[in-house]
Amino acid sequence: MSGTNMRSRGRPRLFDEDAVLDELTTLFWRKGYSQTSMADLVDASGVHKSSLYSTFGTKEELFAKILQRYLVNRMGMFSELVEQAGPGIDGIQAFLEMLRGDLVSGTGQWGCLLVNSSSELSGTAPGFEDFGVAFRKALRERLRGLIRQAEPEGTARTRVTDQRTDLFMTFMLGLNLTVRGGADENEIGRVIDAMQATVDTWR
Amino acid sequence: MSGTNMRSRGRPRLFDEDAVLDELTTLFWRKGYSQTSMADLVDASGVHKSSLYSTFGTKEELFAKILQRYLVNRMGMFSELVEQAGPGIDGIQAFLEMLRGDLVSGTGQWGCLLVNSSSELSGTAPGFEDFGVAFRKALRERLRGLIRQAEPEGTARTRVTDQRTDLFMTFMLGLNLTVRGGADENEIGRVIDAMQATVDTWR
DNA sequence: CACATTAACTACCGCTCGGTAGTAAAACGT
DNA sequence: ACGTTTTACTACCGAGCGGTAGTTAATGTG
Repeated sequence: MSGTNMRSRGRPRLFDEDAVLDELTTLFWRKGYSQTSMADLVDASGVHKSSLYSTFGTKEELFAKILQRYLVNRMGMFSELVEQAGPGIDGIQAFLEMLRGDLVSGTGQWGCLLVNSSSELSGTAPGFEDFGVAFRKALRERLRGLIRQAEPEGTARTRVTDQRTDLFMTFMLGLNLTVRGGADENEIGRVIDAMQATVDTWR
Repeated sequence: MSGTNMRSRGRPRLFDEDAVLDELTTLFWRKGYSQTSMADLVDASGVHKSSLYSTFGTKEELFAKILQRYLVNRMGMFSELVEQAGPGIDGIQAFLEMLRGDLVSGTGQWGCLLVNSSSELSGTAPGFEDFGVAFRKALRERLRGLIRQAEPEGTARTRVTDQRTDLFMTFMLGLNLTVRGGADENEIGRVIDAMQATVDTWR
């Protein structure tokens, strides 16, 4: 990789590129792509408009970079969460318990940026659809891993595992929508309880 | 109700108000609120801009009317579907089977207008959030009815029924997102299969 | 046939949008 | 110190946005 060892032949940046991308990510996350104007991005970051353009390109290109970044970060966080949850059915339950905590406040209440964007831009901006597809595929793979390791050892019930994975995946998407739709803590709790009850029948 | 018997004292409309609202609904449905411009609405309906404004008010007011209309229509369709599905667990399975057919083509592939809008406008347009909440509440009630009647007669397992309702509700939201996210027929089919397998354990 | 009323249509408004040219200001290597 | 390179900043652009005033064309009522 270049970049870190690039000799700077000229004036250096006054802002931290990563920090600015983080700021802009939360803006897009909260308000959506089309509801976020360049002026909003300028205000939130403190970086002048032309600098944003010269650094990140057009709004579309910037958003693509942000989605890419988000995708990597999210999958990393997700893997950590799964590892932290531990093995077996209890691991799945622990994973759901962690979700419960995250979704009530902070960035959790905005749902998943990729899922939101995929829904918002579907049928208008064809280029971004691929991010959503890629994300769902990657998420599904990891979910399958989490569920597979909770099956009785030695068994190869591929069909059962796949179906549970699809159900769990769809559940997480629905939960995303519930949260972003403005559900309160009680409603979120109830929904997670319901899934935990279902997972309990998998023992 | 007035309206039908209103004596027209002046020039009558050249367009059918309901038909135009139907046209505009599909536009908002497919492209979302903010990606649909007044010019788009004019083009799609053939009605001049000023006529749209004098008839339906501003874009926000028009959209509110459309959401209201959609809410009523949808709940009606949903009730019909449930009735058509029949009683018992088999009724739930039949209901899911009908979903399978609807989601692949036509308006089904755009998901639910209310759910989409609730997600799109969350955190930017506070007024519209209520539609989403109201819709989820109404949908949940009817879903509960569908599931309640499939429980063994005489039992009053409120907790179980509620949890199954929440799971089913969340499943439908997730399915909505899957469809709108650009999933193909196979993926949709797999997801519905997964839910049907779960429902089968409820017998 | 006037007259009031309502709708259709044209032309236009101010504003915000995403995007850019052109200039001033720093850092570098030599 | 010098020239080069890169960034920061100001000012601005054309286009599209939602929304409206004002005029013309139909209709019903007397």
